[in-house]
Amino acid sequence: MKLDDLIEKLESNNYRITEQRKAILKVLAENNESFISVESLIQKSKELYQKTNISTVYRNLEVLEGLGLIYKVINENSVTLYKLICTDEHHHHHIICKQCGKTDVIDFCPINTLKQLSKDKNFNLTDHKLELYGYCMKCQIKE
Amino acid sequence: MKLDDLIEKLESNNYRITEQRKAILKVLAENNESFISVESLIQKSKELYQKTNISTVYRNLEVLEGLGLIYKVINENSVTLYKLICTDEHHHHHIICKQCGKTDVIDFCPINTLKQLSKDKNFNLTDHKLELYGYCMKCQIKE
DNA sequence: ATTCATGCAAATGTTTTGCATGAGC
DNA sequence: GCTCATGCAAAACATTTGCATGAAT
Repeated sequence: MKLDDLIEKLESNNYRITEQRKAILKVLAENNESFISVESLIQKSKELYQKTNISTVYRNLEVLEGLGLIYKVINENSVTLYKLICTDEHHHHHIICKQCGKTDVIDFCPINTLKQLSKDKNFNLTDHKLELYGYCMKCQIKE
Repeated sequence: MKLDDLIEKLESNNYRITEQRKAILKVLAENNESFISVESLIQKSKELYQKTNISTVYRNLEVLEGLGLIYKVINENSVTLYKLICTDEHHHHHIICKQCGKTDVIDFCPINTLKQLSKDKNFNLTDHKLELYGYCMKCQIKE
């Protein structure tokens, strides 16, 4: 999703477009080939617009989550990572590089099997998480 | 995994068997049909042995993780959940009730597909996470 | 007796919140 | 001008750590 589309989306939901908000969105949009940690998001947003405050970043992430515009994952070290959702996306999963965070789309989901298995266990399936972790080509070479 | 086996496992790794440790292990062993939050684990361990301290629980969870005896998941609300691994278990995934935490084993994994897909993306796959969330039969009825 | 495990309290890190101020519409 | 978004500082949590004491072997 491009920056302009994001801004439009927020405007159409009656959110005001502030410099801080633009900085945060720009960082997210420009880093969308990877999940980004809250920490880097804060740092990079500050680089773009110095006044940007931590609370503001958190509050904006909340807004984006509320609008369903962002993915959130928590990795094995309890670090929270975010990534914008592209509007034209269909359901899919991700492979995430453990070294650099680079992300790729895994265009596969065994959802029908999962539904059937849940049903067999008398569970009503509402959500599922399929995340792959490994090393991207660059990080394989580096090591 | 039964309590006695756990204790034996710890002993054979030169860990001392304290009352606190026994309480923590007992809670984990007795709640092994579900993932349990750190919060309940602390509370229930205290019920069994009043002196059990929060730090002790965390330190013991660390030990269990180190020995590969426990699963750790972090749910969508950033709550950390644990569950003992049964010794005779083969690789599998879980379905977790969002209401009560009840867990069942999903004896299915599309690992070969995932490996191939990762390879296609030039990623070296090292870990994967497949978690299902929903409502167990009891919680479906309650609501 | 030795050494490891624990309790306590303080520190750390992350996220949230209340309130006054300032910016967007 | 009105209202929402922000900054700041404090609070709220979850987790970790240093150190002295006590328990397990």
